[in-house]
Amino acid sequence: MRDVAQRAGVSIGTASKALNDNGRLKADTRTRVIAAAQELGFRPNSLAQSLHRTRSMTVGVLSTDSFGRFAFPIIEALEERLAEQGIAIFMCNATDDPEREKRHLDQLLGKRIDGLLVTGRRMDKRPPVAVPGQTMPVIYVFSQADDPEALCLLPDDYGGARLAVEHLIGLGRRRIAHITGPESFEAVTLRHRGYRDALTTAGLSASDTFFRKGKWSEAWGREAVADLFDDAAEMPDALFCGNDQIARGASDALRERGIDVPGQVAVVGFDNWDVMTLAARPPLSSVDMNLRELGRLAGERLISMIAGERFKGVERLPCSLFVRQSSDTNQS
Amino acid sequence: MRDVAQRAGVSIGTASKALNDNGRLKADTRTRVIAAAQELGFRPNSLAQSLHRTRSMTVGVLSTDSFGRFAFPIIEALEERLAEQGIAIFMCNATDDPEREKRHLDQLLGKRIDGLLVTGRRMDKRPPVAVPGQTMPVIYVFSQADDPEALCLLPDDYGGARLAVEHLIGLGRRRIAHITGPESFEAVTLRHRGYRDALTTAGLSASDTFFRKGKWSEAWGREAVADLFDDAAEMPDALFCGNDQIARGASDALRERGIDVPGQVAVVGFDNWDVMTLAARPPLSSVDMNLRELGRLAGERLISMIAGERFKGVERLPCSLFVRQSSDTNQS
DNA sequence: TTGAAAGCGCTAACAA
DNA sequence: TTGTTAGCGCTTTCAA
Repeated sequence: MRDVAQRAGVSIGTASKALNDNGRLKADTRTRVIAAAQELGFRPNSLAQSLHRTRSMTVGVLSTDSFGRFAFPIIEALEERLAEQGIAIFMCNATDDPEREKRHLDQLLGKRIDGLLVTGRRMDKRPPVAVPGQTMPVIYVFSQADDPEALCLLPDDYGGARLAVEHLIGLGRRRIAHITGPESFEAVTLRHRGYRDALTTAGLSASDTFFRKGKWSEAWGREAVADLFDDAAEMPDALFCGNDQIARGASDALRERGIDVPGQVAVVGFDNWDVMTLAARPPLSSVDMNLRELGRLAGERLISMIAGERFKGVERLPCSLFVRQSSDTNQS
Repeated sequence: MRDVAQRAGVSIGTASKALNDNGRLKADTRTRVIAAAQELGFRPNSLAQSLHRTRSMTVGVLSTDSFGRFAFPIIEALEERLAEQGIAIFMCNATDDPEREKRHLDQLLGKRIDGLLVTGRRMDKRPPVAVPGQTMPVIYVFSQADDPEALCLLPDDYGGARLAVEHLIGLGRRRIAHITGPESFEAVTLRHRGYRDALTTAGLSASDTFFRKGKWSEAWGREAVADLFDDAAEMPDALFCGNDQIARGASDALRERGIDVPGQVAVVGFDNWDVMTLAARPPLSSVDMNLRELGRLAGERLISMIAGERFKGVERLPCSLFVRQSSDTNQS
């Protein structure tokens, strides 16, 4: 900065004004300073800037499980949104270790982050992050804090499930089964509820004979199909699966039994994970949680909160249904 | 800091010495200051600290494609290693857009990062990142720069392929086919070379009749199996696949033809991606690129380079083979 | 063993 | 319209 001022033949304060576009300056002076900065390859030290301004232009992202498959689209979109405002993100991973989480938090606070985003799939609500002073914005994404004052951003699992099941009903299916993951996940409960409500709304019975909970794996999908179809008095004509791995396993198991998908049984998964949906035969319909949207919204909210706005409570973002051959009787 | 000094009844300089454990201080004074800091919940402003010290204790991670599946383990392990030294990482994603890359780089330089890590699967060597001054350490991981002075950390694709093929040879297989991805990837070339060298070393012919290149997908794996096995004069007794998706597709296709894996045909994949290897029937053997190791090594090197050491050239980390049922005739 | 003071690179209020 | 100056919060000589 000093060098730039000297080069341009102005005071150091003037140079600062010119480069930051504030204060009243003669256009000529301004351009002269900017030229000097250019020639010298001057790059303002944002550490020094942050010492003055109230903001560091950085936020922290704390992942509680490791950076899983679900975290990436969220973080990617978040980073994109924040980068538009010149905000950089610090990434930390605590792997569910409270000790590490605390160390990371200390480090982030030392770096004077302007806000914090906490993420990480969990089965239950997590204890809120202990930020001294209460003033720094904190957002939980794809994660819920046990604190009514906290802002939590989540996909609308319930609505996503209804979307899927209503689609199957629209296809004329009446015996729709639901195969899903471990009930310790809130998502399992919510999706199950969506499934049942969609059925009852349509005047269909939602008994538990067509409901199976287990693991999030292909093997479980295959197993559940065996259970539902082999020697069954009444066979389902559609499957709504809790995730795409289950759906893929189920779809494989059906094919191997000579049951046509979607002709005899339509299948819809959840997550819209291309690795599964596109590799399956036929390609799988699936509910998309719009994780990039979620990440972008988190960025949006964080920016507003840094600017002083307050948000609280649980906000759920709608899911979308992607229809592919596994539930499309016209294309099959 | 001022508050802490006041509270402890010492000068501000003394307080600093006490908290940073340098200078000669009476033990009593030191503990008094530390106590005061504790009570006041004092947290040093690392922005201010960095203004003095030469280091900001931050590094940048620039991803050129988006944060892909391969990037997670690398970045995770990197972050873990750097966190041990109290170094935080800024994550940026440029998605192969030079414009965005430049903006991110400017931002990072403004934040006075101590080092930079560039990552992102690419087919060809990328132009080196333009860092003015040449002094900041830069490492390319899972990515290669077109600059002999750059340090590039990569998995040993060639060695990994040899490992797999030698394993198959050890099983007594003699007609080993290689199904792989698009040849525009350097990894495809290297793995192919490893495959051929392993064969010729064992005195087997490495003709192109058993070589198929295509896509990185399950569908391609199935297709290639159809091509290799249906109406073939001579059928392979083993498949070495360029990635796990191909291997999975191939394995499915074999099963559907009633060909026993591993009895008649052994299958080995590449990536050791559990989503594929464990869901396949039988579970797939696969070559692991040790990406976490790679990330950790990158952290290690970055720390050394920040301390002044210099490294250059391409460094390749060994792969490991994970044997599962698809190539284990004892377990099958 | 401690305190005083200069300064890291920058901004912003106030004077000129 | 520009220059001067007092810090932002901390570290580190140098004196005391």
